Amino acid sequence: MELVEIAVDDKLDVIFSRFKNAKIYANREILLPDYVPEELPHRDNQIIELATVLAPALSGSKPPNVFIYGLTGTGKTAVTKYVLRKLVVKAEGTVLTAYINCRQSNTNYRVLAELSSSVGKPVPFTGLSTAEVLNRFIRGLERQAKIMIAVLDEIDWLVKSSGDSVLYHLTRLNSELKRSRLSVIGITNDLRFMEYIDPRIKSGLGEEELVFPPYTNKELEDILRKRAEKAFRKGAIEDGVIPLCAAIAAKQNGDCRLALDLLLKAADLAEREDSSKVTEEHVRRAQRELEKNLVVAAVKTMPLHVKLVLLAVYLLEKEGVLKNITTGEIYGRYRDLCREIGVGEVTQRRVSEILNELDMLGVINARVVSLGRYGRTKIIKLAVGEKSLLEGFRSDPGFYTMVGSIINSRPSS
DNA sequence: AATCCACAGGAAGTGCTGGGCG
DNA sequence: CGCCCAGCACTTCCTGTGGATT
Repeated sequence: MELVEIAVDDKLDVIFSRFKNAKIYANREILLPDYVPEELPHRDNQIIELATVLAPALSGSKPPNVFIYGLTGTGKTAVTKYVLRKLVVKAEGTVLTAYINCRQSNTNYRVLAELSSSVGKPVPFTGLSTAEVLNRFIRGLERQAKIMIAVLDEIDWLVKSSGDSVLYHLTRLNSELKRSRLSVIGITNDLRFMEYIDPRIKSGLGEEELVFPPYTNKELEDILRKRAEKAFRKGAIEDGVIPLCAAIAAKQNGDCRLALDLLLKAADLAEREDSSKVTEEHVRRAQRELEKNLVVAAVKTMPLHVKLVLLAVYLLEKEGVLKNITTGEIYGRYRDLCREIGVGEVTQRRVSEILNELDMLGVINARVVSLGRYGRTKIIKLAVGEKSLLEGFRSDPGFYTMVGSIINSRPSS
C-alpha cells in the first residue's frame, strides 16, 4: 500500500515538474484555438472593411447587417472578435455584443436563449415557447437601450437543422424596437448558404458581404512564425516544423486553425516525451492523432444507426469490390448489418439523411452524381483513415461488443 | 428527342423525452 | 397537477431530376 502511494507520488512529481520546467513552451496559451492575438497578419483588408461597416454604431446609429463568407480557418471568427473587441472599448458602454456559435446552439430556441441571457434576461434551457423567449429578449434589449451586435457563427448549422425563422425575426426586429437597435453578423463557411434561405431574409441579412480568401502557404508560415516566437522557447522547434505545418494546412484549403492545431499538438507530444525539440516527426504524428481524435469524438456521440451506416461504408470500402459506393449499396449493407445483430432498420430516406450528416461531420465525402440511365445517387468515400475509424468504433464498448466480430471476421476478403 | 432509372430531398407527421408554467 | 412546449430520431408520402440509353 505504502509503496504504491510513494510510486504514484513520484510519478506525479515527474509529470508536474516536467511541465513546470517546460523545455518547449514559453507560453502555451498562444496556440490555443480560441486565443485572439494582438495582431492578425494578412487580414488587414478584412479588418478595415468590417470596422468601416460597423463604425456607425459609435455614433449611435444601427450598422448594417453583415454576412461573412470564408472556408474554415480563414480567420473569420478571429477578425470578427477582434474588431468587436476594439469597437466595444471605443464605444464605452453604448454597444452590446453577443457571440453565438450556432453549431453548439443549433436550434431557434437556444439561439434566442443565449441572446436573451446576454441582455441580462436568462431563460431556462427548455420549457418555454420560442415566442416567449423572443419576447423576453426584446424586453431585455429595450431596457438596455443600446446598439447590439449579435454574431451568429457557423450560421448554416442553425438554418440546416432548424430553418430560418429566427433569422427572419431577428432581421425585422428593429421595427419593433423603440430604444435599441440590433445588427446581425452572420458567419458561414458554406459558400452556397444564401441559396437556400428565404429571399426576404437574404436581402435583410446580406446588406454587406465580406469574403475571406484562404491563406496561402507563405502567409500561414508567417502567421505560425509570429505565434511560435511568443509561444515557444528559443530553439525549441526544428527548422522544418513550421513549413511542414503550413504545407499540410495549405493543402486543406489554407486552414489556419489546422496549422495551429498541428503545431500545438506536435509540441505537446514533444513536451510529453520530454524531448528538447519539436521535430517534423512530431508533426506527422500530431497529424495522425488529430484525425483520430476527431473521428473518435464524432463516433462517440453518434446514435446507433448513424454508427451502423458508417460501419456499412467502412465494410464496403474495405471489401473493395465496389469502387463507387452508392446510397443504395450502403443501404443494402446496412440492412444486412441490422439483421446480423438483430436490431430494427430505418428507412432509406433516413439513411440518405444520415449520409449527409456524416458528410457534414467530415467523416465521409458524399456527392450527388447522375449516372444517366442508372439513376441519380450519391457516391460516397471515406474521408478518414481506417485506423482512426476502427479506433472510433472501439471507443464505444457497447457498440463494439455488438459488431466487433463482424469487423474482425473479414480481415481482408 | 424522349425515356426512365435510382435515388435526392421537401413536407408533414408521430411518439418519445425532458422540461416549463399557473 | 394537467397542460403546453421544443427537440430528436424517425416514418410516410411525395415530387424532382441529370444524363446515358433507347
